[in-house]
Amino acid sequence: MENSWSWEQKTLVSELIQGMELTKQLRQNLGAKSSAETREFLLQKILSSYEKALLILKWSGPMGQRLTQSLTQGVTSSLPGSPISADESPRSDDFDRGVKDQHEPKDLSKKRKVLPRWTDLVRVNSENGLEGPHDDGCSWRKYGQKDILGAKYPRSYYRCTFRNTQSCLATKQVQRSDDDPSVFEVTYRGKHTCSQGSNSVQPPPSPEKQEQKPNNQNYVPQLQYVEQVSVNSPTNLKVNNEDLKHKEMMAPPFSFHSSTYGCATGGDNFSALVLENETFLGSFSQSFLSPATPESNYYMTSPCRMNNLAGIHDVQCSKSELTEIISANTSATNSPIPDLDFSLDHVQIDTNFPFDTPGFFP
DNA sequence: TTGATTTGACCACT
DNA sequence: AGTGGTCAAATCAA
Repeated sequence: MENSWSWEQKTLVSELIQGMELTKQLRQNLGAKSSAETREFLLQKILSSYEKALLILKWSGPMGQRLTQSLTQGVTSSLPGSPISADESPRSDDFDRGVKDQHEPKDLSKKRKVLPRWTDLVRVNSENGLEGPHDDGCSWRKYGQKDILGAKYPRSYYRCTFRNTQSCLATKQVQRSDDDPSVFEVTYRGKHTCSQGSNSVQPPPSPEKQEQKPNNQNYVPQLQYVEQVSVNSPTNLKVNNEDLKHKEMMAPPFSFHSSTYGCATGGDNFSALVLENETFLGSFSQSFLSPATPESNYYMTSPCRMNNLAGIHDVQCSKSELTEIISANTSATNSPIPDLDFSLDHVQIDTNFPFDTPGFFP
């Protein structure tokens, strides 16, 4: 936790405050001649805010509180699916295993690696033969390929070329999407420790090689989050909401300026997700979206947030790594990432409310 | 010749 | 027992 409040706490407070503000608005509307739709809209937003706050409370709990448990119980009933379970890649259980492995190292000679598994998942759209701006800054060597049950396409396994020379244990898996063969799902595992982790530039592979060596731009060394990147979109940070709709439903649609809501390191713009489905955003706070740019529908979130969404607490969230992520993700295009500044300054805080009371937060 | 890829087999995990 | 992840020998390519 940095400063006095963690990201979760700040977000939780903002959600509660927002709920309060919306309630005030609703009260005013009740006295005025507002339409039933307006009231219903406000009511929906209030419920959404409190629902998100409850989710945060759950996610902010002890490590043992698995996201999957949260997702299948109580307040999440209206949010089907999970950013974790909705995807076939290992995540929270991997994380648990990784933590366990860290504390209980087993036979290192065994095939199943004992390195912590911080799973990242990046989807790269390589349509039109574009070489995905998928520079993760490290050279990869393929060490295996496997047909996966229920998947049309085999999964390829890569490890860092410098695995032996620099003991870089980073690995990644690449699998072509069943739904959209032009989309590759890249799951990163482990942390890059090689010196070239963020510097090397690989020559663009042939389109066919793209599957085997998805190239460039998505260096996500250890943070676990689910992200979908379309290389061809105006911004490479565009989210194909079709595939993520279930996941996104679980992702509280917060957007904020990272200086206010960034992860523990703060100060950097971490990543941006661009949603195409406006209806999805409709239920979100207007505080998070600029009404002046309805077609944009940008919202930003922090990988740390995604960490939590993926059932992982911000265990490893160094500033340098996050900076790398952002620089990698934003270097392909000069697409401006709207600065959706959302801060507590925008809302009134009842100074009497003991947010900082010990025990208020779990 | 050297490094990368392929692929069958082994092993861990559930 | 089924599945996924990794190993390592064989093969390929520069």
